[in-house]
Amino acid sequence: MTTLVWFRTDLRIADNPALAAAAADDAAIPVFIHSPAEEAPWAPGAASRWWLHHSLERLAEDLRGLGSRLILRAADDSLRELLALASACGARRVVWNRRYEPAAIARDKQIKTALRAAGIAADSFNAALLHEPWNVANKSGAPYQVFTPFWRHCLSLAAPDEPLEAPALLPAPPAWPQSLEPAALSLLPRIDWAGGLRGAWTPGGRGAEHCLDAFLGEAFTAYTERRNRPDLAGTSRLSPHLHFGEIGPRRVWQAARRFARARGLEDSWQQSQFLTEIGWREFAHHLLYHFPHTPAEPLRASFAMFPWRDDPEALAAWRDGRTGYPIVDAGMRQLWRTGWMHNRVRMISASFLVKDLLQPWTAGAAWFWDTLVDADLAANTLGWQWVTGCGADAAPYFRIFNPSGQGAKFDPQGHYVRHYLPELARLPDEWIHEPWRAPPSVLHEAGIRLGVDYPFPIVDHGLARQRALQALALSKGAPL
DNA sequence: TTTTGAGTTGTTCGA
DNA sequence: GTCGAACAACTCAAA
Repeated sequence: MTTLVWFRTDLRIADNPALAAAAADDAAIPVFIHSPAEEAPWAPGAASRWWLHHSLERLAEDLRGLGSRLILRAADDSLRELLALASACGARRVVWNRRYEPAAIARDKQIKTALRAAGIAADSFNAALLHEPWNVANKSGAPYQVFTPFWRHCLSLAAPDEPLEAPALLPAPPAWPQSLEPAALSLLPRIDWAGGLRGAWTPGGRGAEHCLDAFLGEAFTAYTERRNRPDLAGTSRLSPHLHFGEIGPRRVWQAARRFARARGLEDSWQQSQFLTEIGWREFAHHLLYHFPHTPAEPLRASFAMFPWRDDPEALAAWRDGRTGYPIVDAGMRQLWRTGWMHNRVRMISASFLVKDLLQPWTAGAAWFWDTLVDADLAANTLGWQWVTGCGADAAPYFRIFNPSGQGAKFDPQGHYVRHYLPELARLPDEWIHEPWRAPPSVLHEAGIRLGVDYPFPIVDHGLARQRALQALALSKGAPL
C-alpha cells in the first residue's frame, strides 16, 4: 500500500506517529500543502511564513536523509489536492498528525470523511500534545478553566508515550509526483527585512534539538530565577520550534525527566517550572479546543461591554515601539527585529496596550500574530485574554503592570533596553526606565533630546491606570 | 446542593 | 528603603 504523509504543523521526522505509521507501509510519500485560504482569518503572518519556508527546506533535507522526499503543493483546497495526489500515485491511505485550531478541526474532519468515502483510508495521530483535550476533564466532566487543577490532573494521568525514533528509511514509491520548489510558495518577504530573524533563529528539527540541548546545558537549573529576565539568556526559546512541530512536548518531557534523573532529582522533576510552562502550552490548547470562539471573543462574556478606545495613533505608537516607556518600546523593537519577544516583556507591553492605552486586546493579538515567529492561535489567545483579564484565570482587575517598575525589576541594569533602544544607550541606569524624569543636564550629557531622539511618554501611567480602573468598574456596572 | 478554599506572572499606600 | 495590607468580587474545582 502507498501512503501519503500529510505534513502540517509537525515538521519533524522523529517522534512523528503519522510518519512512523507510513514507514511501515509499502511506500510513503511525504507531502506539504500550502493552503493559506483555508487558514483564514488566521493564515500565517509574515514572520511565520519566513519560518515556514526555512522549516520546509530543513524537513525536505531530513527526508532526503531517509531516502525520501518532500512533495510541496500550493492549493486552495487541501482535500482536492490530496485526492489528486492519491489518484496520481495510487495511494490508498493518507495519514497525518492532528491540529487543534477550530477551523483546522472542522476541515480535517471533513477531509477524513471524504477520503474514506472515496475508498482511501485516513488515520490521524497525536504529535502535538501530551494529552488530547477530550481526555482531560474535571470531576463534573467539564473542561478545566483554571490552570492549577488542570495541570495537577494532567500529571495524575498515565505518563505520555515515549517519543518515537525517526524511521531509519522511508520506503520510496516507484515514481515521485511533481513538487514545487519552496520558493514557489512565496513565503519569503519580497523586500528582505528578515536579517534579524536569520541572526536569531535556526528553523528546523536540528535547530530545535540544539535549542533544547543548549537550554538543558545552560539555563534549565536556574530557570526559576532567570526566566523573567529579558536581559539574560534564561529561557529555552523553543516556542517557534514547538509551534511548527519541529519538536514535540513528549521530547521535552523526556529530556526534562532524564536531566533530573541524572542529577538525583527524580522525585520533584514534574514540579519544575519549565515543565509547568509546557503545561501552560497544553492548557492553551485545551481552552482553544473547548472554547473555540475565544480567538475573537472574550471567554468571560462580561467583557463584551468593555469601553475600548478607538485610537489608531496610540495603536501605531505601540506597534512601532515609540510609547516613551523604554521596556515597552524595547520589547516591540525586539519583536519587529527578531520575530520574538521575551515572555515577561510580552506581558508588560500587552498590559500597556490594553490597560494604559485601552486598545482592544484583539488588536494586540493581531499584531503579534503577524510579527511573531512563534505565533500560535492557542497560546496567543490565552496570553492576550489573560493579560486583559477576560480569559481563564482572570487577573484581578487592579493588576495593571507598571512599565517603569517592571523594567527596573526585571532589567535592572537596562541592558535589554539599551540593546534595542541604542538612542538611550548613554543614559545612566538610574533613569534608563524613566527617561522623562532624568534632569536636563543628564539627558544632555547622554545626547538625548526628549521628543526628538526618543519620545515623551504618550500617556502618564498613573493617570492611565486610574482611567483603566474606571473603565473596568464602568463595564461591570453597565446595564446589559 | 451547598460550601469552602483557592486562583502564574501586580501595584500602591502608609507605617 | 522595606514591609504588610488593601485593592472586589467572582469563578472554578472539589469536598
